[in-house]
Amino acid sequence: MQPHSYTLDATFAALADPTRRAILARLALGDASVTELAEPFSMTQPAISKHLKVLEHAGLISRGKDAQRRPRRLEAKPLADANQWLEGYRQFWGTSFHRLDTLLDEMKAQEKKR
Amino acid sequence: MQPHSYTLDATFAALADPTRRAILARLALGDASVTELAEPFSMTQPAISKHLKVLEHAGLISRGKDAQRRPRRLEAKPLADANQWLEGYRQFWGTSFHRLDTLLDEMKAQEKKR
DNA sequence: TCCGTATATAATCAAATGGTTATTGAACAA
DNA sequence: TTGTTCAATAACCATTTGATTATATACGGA
Repeated sequence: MQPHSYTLDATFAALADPTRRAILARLALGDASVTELAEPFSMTQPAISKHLKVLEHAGLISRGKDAQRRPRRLEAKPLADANQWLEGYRQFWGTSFHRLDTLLDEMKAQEKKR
Repeated sequence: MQPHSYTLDATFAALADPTRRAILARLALGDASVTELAEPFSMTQPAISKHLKVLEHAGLISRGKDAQRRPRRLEAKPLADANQWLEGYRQFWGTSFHRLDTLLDEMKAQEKKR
């Protein structure tokens, strides 16, 4: 099933802000509390909470529970949906080589691990 | 070189609107004039022109010249940049199989062509 | 119970967004 | 030159967005 437009709207809108992309990048390294997420920015905690709400509304993060903390976790499903939408345009930037390259890089990386 | 944040902002913001995504989908089929692009929508021509300005600002389309017409053309480079940004998160939705699948599908398609 | 820490919510505000109508401008055709 | 068509621009408006400060709520510790 194709992801429906509604979610894509929210996803792309969420991704359009550099603060929110930075938050996602941070969460890619592991779950983090609001305070931790706010730390790198010259912005108040409520501002960050608002950004988190936008990300959560887009399904890009989820909220955990640990004492007073509400650690956020990256949820990549909407990113996969966005990617799937982009797939439809792959032909426009010549794809197969790139994908083969990535694949080979990955195989090399796997090789190294063993 | 990584695409810089400025362009990604504009790209994702442009993609967040369903009208604009529909316009891109239409342009994927071939260049089209403003009037042609406006036709499927219950929206005035100036509204569409505004959307086109947003898309052009993000580098997603370019403007041609044919008599009074100003046909728009899809420019996929920013989509490639967006895709590259997403690449950084592939690991979060389990990637290699999908990529292998796509690759295999493509090989089959090539096969069929011959 | 009372205090401190972590987070959320409310009220407010300026700027950006997405639409409208009305008008202008540019290119062709008669 | 005059009219017609296509597109852009201006002026306007309501809503949304992204930030602020101030306040409330929830939890754990002394």
